[in-house]
Amino acid sequence: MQKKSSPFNSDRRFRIQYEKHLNLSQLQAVKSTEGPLLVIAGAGSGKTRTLTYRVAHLVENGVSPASILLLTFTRKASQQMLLRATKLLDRRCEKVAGGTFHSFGNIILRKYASAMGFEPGFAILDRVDSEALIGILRKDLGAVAKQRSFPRKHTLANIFSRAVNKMISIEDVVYDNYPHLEPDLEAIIDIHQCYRSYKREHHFLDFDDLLVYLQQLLKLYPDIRNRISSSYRYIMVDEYQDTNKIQADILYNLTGANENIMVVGDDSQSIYAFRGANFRNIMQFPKMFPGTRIISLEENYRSVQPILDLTNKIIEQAKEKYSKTLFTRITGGSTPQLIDAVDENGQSQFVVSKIQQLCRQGIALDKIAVLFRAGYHSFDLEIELNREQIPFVKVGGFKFVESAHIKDVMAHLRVISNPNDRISWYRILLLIEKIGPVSAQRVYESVQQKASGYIGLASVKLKSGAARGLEKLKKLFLTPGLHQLSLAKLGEAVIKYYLPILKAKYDDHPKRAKDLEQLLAIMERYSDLSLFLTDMALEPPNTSIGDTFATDSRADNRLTLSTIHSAKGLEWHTVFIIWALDGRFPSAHALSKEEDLEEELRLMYVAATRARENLIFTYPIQVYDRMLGMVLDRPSRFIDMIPQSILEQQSAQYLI
DNA sequence: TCACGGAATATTTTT
DNA sequence: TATTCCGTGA
Repeated sequence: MQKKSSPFNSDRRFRIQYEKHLNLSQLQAVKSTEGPLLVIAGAGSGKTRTLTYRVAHLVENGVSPASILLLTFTRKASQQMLLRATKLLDRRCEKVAGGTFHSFGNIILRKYASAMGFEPGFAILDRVDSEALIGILRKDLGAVAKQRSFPRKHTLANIFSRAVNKMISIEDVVYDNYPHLEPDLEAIIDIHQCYRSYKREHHFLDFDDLLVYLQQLLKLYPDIRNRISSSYRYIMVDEYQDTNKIQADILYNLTGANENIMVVGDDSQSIYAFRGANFRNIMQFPKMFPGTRIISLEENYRSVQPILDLTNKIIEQAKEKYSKTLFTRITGGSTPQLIDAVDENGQSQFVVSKIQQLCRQGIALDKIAVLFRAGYHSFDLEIELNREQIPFVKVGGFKFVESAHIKDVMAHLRVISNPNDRISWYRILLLIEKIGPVSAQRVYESVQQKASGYIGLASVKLKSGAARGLEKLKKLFLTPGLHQLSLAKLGEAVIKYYLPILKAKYDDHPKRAKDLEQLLAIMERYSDLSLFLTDMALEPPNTSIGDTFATDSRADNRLTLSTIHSAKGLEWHTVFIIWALDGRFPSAHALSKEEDLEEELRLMYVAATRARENLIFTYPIQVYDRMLGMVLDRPSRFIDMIPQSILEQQSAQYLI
């Protein structure tokens, strides 16, 4: 044990040997607990480690855990950090308040709901729900919407969300990003108004509202703001490069007079502009909090030198960045490769055979990942992996809770929880034979008039054909003591009712029925229905449909398939980046706008910096894109002209 | 009023 | 390619 004259380890109070486990910059970041602090953390520089030790240090120093707030990008991230801190120190760390901005907003808003004029029991709309609502309002507006090809609900939802997160008007969003929709601007603004008032009247909050209303609460009620800010004396924010203006504003108002706020991030890894994130946020932090101390973490502990050589080459193409030089002391490693394949399936076959080869060399499957730009890019590969019986998990893309059959079951539960939920009523009614939008509306209105909750369904009358279908739903809702059942029993009842519908609706119903069993397993962990519904909206299982919770015995040794966005913060021994084809990555849609192209570049940087030892890019050599009406045949421009000494180019056909 | 089939349309990433 | 939209026939 070295005994240096650090103010740290000479202090007997500290059990953890910070000096031994952290480098100098990391140690400084952990030590600087008072006042505003900005940590610029390059890829693989031990950012999570630093945050974890900082939490432990604060607690060990006698700070009450409940007065520490750790805001992260996903709830999983904060859970893992607190778990690690707990292992490092003790169980006090479990009491630290942690979560996403959205989940934090949820907690605070439920507490102070009355001040904002809505019920504490408000329901949260996830993306599918808001789109459904927008779809209904879009139809209501009929006359205007019918004329031309009016934007779809999905597009409308994107426009609304973008406006909120960038804190600009609908008008500006349309002018900037959807110029072709200008003729419909008035109707779009109209629908947006309806959407907003509908949500307010029915006590619905969508994801964006959780931020907006939190911001308003802090701004409009100084006494409440003071109460909240004084209860969180130390605030830490991870992934600050991916926060947007609202979030920065919330932080500003949340920080008490002591200004004990620390943010960590890397401007080169900002990849969420589509939801309003602005990588310049991170450099504006010192302006927001004058006197900010800035610490850079530049030593990379993840990748071998040849990989860093390449990733440095990638990021140096960025027009606008705040430069920092990453270095590593990890020696050895092989040169990253760029492999061309004849077509998509050739690409898949190459990846599969390379993975098999790596396995023979003793690399475990869970140390390998295949990354891609968009969820559907892996479809062909998934087929090949199944054929070769290579187990994998897929992260990102379509989610478990967003799949139609899960949403169907959830809608029944939501009606039971909140009989005023028009969106869910519509959803469950339309599942019934002979009931279309008109009958659904009639039933809904009738139930509302009875004002006796979902039980009011009993006295609803319809024409014979539709009435017969409705009988079964009536029977379900009139089960004696339905709302007193445990959540698991309630789920069982709903699923039992739903199974025949599932069988009629989908030809792949056995697979989907398994998902429902998994849903039931999740429900068993909850005792409160509305808490369950909130959690499913806010923190859904991140894995995709299908093999989500596969109870395979090899479950912990599986290959990872992931979108690059979902791979943020993770690392693997070997990383494949497929579809490194110009026109796909960067996406052809990003080519016309400088800032979009820059974001694609950062995305490529994030992908490449996930690798520890092996990094392999692949692309199909000739792909005809019907939308573009052209052939794509060049590798991604981000890695195209890099010399062989840094990126080795080969053809898959000579390697398989 | 509903269901069905053909036509049109579209990016992608997530809380 | 897949979803969503719109018109038509029952």
